[in-house]
Parts: sequence; structure tokens; C-alpha cells
Amino acid sequence: MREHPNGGIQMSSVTPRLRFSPSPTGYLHIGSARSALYNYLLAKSMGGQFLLRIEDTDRKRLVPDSLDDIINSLHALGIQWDEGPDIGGPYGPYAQSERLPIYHKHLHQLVEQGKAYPCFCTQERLEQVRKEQEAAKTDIMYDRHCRSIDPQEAKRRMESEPYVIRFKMPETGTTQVEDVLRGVLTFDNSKLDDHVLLKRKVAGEAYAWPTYHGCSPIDDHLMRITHIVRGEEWLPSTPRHKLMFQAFGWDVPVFCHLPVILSATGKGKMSKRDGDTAVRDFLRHGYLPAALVNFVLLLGWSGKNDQDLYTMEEAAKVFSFAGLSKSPAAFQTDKLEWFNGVYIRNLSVAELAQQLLPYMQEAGYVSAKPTAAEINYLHSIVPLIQERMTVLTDAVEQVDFLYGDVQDYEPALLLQAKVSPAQARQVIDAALHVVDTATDFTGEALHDALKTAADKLGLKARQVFMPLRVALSGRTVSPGSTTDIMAVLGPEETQKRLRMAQQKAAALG
RNA sequence: GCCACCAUCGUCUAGGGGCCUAGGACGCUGCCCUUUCAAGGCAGUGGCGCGGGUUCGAAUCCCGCUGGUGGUACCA
Repeated sequence: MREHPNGGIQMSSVTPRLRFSPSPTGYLHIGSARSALYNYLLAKSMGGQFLLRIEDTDRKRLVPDSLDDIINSLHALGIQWDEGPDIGGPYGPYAQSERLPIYHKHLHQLVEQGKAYPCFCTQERLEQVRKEQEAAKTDIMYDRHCRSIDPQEAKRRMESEPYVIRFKMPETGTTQVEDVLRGVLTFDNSKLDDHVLLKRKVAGEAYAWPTYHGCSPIDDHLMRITHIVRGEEWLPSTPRHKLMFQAFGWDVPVFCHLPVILSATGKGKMSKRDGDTAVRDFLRHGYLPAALVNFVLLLGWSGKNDQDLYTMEEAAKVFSFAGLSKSPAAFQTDKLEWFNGVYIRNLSVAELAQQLLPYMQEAGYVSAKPTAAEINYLHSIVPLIQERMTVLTDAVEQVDFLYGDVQDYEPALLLQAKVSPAQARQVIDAALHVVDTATDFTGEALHDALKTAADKLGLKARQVFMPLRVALSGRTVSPGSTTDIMAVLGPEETQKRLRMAQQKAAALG
């Protein structure tokens, strides 16, 4: 919707306020993170506020530590909110579980006004009705059994009987909602049932819990939300929400429904079954927050030019409704890996070493309280692996030969680049001599010395460096140039490994 | 079943009637560089789902079909 850069609303004096309202039913999903990101970016780019609200009205699906995870993950990604359950704000509380009296009051007011009504139907009856509708192949929806109960009688029964509160839907006509991305959408009211706003009160509790439909519009209004930007799965219930705002006599916010994120195969929306999908999983697997943000930013949004690298600050300046795409995107990690490599390469040695530390500690390469020597050693290693990593966890495997001893290898492995056993022995002897006589143990100096030795032996560069690479790393493929490896290892360890190679080479024909 | 949304390279996307011989990025392939692997440089591969309209002209507008996805809870 390029023609609606401001989401179709006229810019007024009202400060844009957007929210991210997750349910604490699990660890922060990468798709939810995108939703949070877009809301945050939209708020910032419009000079507005962004708030975090917790929708914890489903007590059965509640996962105790998920709120902490949501907050931590959001923080890790660099998404900050102006108001929220942890920091408060002028329109709190920001957890719905703490707002029960508010919903009670508003929803009962709707009943008083005849815009909603109590329903006394039992679960059993509802199930029965559903079954019959399925059998008859008619629309499956509440049959409005309690809608016709006389208000006075209903009021009396509410005092003694358990009930839910249902919205009184118009039975005919249509409801139009405007979506920033999709334009005006028309829904047939006859297809909308009298949905539950307030659930049956649990015995012993002071207030009944609301459903999403019951509390979300109330909160959005009370919290002065101007733009509701949420997942496409909410699109079908948007007419309900619009009607709710109108029933209360409130302004209807701008709606924008983001396309869902599909699994990598494009079949169905991305779910836990597709493997690790929580932000914390990606972080643990060695993805950088900035890379994750950049990747997810472009999963459903694109800027004016062909730019694909964005910092959060840049994105906060240029993000707008105009760049949103309305078709769903498949979550394929190829590009995420590329982004991650780019961001890793952009880190300074010290920064990358810092990022790597936990993984190195976990591998037992660095102690829990790193010594200065350990840190220095790590710093010397980082340049060798920096441009060879796509995720941080790659490092552990790449540097194993720089920590433990070299793995035992077949002597024949020393015969790289078609050198003969005799030549291999000459190369190792020459290298040993270079090490013994080196005054400057840097990669550069060692390279020059070995190159000279190679010339003397009449060998090509690869014919001396490759056998030595095997001698030093035990592998034919390893990070860094051979001489950089020597420099990192230091004269003593280099010598030790060369001697070992010398012995192996002696056994060769 | 019913309701709704969506549809450009394998993937993410640009495109709003002529600037499209459809652009960029990732991936893939090849070449260059090279002491391995990477990184980097260069080149290449590859797409408008189908059918009807509208128009001098359609990837772009309209209709139908097909396909995909979402919703249909006292879940969110």
C-alpha cells in the first residue's frame, strides 16, 4: 500500500501508540519477535510510543518462566518499550491478569446497555449444538439460545447461576473494517456469532477472566493504542473488535494485519514442530541479535532501495507501512546464515572474543574465570576463524587443535601437494630450523623464512605449507594460514608438533 | 463444510499500465585470487500459477479457476 505511508490515517495531534501483546504461553517465538519489531519500528519511525502488554488470560496455557524469556529475548534483540509490566507506565497495569476489575466493569456495563448478554448454557449443551450443526453441515456457531432471555430475568439469574457474557452481534448486514495492507474488507454479520467476552467465573475467585475478544479492545482503548498491528490470524475477528469499540462508543484504531510466517517448506505456518523457533534457541545456536533482527526485518518488509543491511537505528528511521508485504514468507535460514557471517565479520576482535567466551568455556577451553593469558590467547585465535564462521558455535570445532593436542593422523597425510616422503622430511627439518632460528615469531616473519626455505628446496609454496599444516593441525583443512597457526601456537608448541611429524615422516618410505 | 486473506526466480523481495529484454539479495554453478577452508572479486543460472476480459499496450486493472494459508474455542 505504497499510497498510504501513514497507514491511511490523517496525521493529527494524537501521538502514535503501538503495542506488542504476547501471551506468556511459551518462549518468544521468532514470528512474534518480528511482530514486536515491526510495532516497535513503526512507533519509533512515527515518533510515537511502543508498549508491552501481557495477555495472560489463558490460565491453562500459562508457562511460568515465559514472561521472563519474552522480556529477555526482546531486550537481547534491542527492542525497547516505553511502558510495560516490568517498568510500569501511566496506563498500567500492563498484565491483563491484574486488570480483571476493569474488564468486569466494562463488560457488565455492556450488558446493562443491552449490547451484551449473559449466557447460562452449559458446556455440554454447547457441544451438543456443535455436533448437531456439524451433522447438518450448517455454520458452526452459538445458537443464541440465551440471547432472548428477558433482561430482568437474566439479571436475577446472574446472581445465582454461573454465566458467561456474550456479545450481541448484529444478525444481519455487514461490517466493514479497513486494514492498512488490504484495504476495506467486508464481513457478513450473519457469519459472526455471539462470541464470549467474559468466561465463566471460577469458584472462589473474585472476578471472572475475559477472553481475548473481551479484554483486548478495552485495553487498546484505555492504553490509547492508535494502531493495532498484529498477525493475520486476527483478521477474521477484526469485525468483532471494531463492533466492540463502537459498542463502547470509542474511536476505532487503525488495523494492520501482518502475514504469517510459513515454515521453511512453505507448508503451514511456522510452529514449534519445525524445530527450534524461539529467539532464545537462535541465540543459543550462535546467531547474533543484530543478524536476527536484520533477517526478520526483511521477512515481510523492504525499503525504498535495494539495501539489505540495516542497523536498528537505520530501520527505526525508514520503516513504514508502505514497505510491508502482504503475502506470507517462508522461514528459510540460508539468508540468516549469511547475515550472521556478515555481522560476525563486522565485529572487532575483542567483541568477537567476548561473544565466543561462553562457548569456549562450555567446551572447556577457557576457565570460568578467564585469566589474562587465556583472553590473550583467544584474541590471537579470533582473526584466524573470524571470516570462517557462520554461527558462533562453529568456533569450538574450528579451534580444537589450538587447544588440545593434535589428533593422531596417518603419516601419509603429510604427503600433501604431491611431495615425496623425502621432501616431506626436508620440509619439516627446514621448518624446525626456521623455528629454532626465528627472532621474530610472527606469521609474517615465519612466512618469509619458510618461503625462502621453499625456494632453496625447489618446492612450491603449497608443497611446504600444506605438509606443515597437517603437522601442526593434524588436518588438511584448518583455519588460518600455516604460519599464522605457528605464531598462535608459539615456538615451543610448534616445535613439539613438528618433532612429532618428523617421527611420523621417518616411517614413510 | 463455511468465512476470509494471499499469489513475481528455489527463498526473501522490487514493481501501482508503456521506463520490464522483469531489478536486487541469499542460494546454486563457473572463473579469478590463494598455503587448505573460508572471505573477497567477476560472470552465469533462474520467475510474473492458469483462463478470460479491459486497453493501442497488462507482471501491474477486472472476473473466474486453481493453488496456498488463516479463521471457524468459556486459546491467544
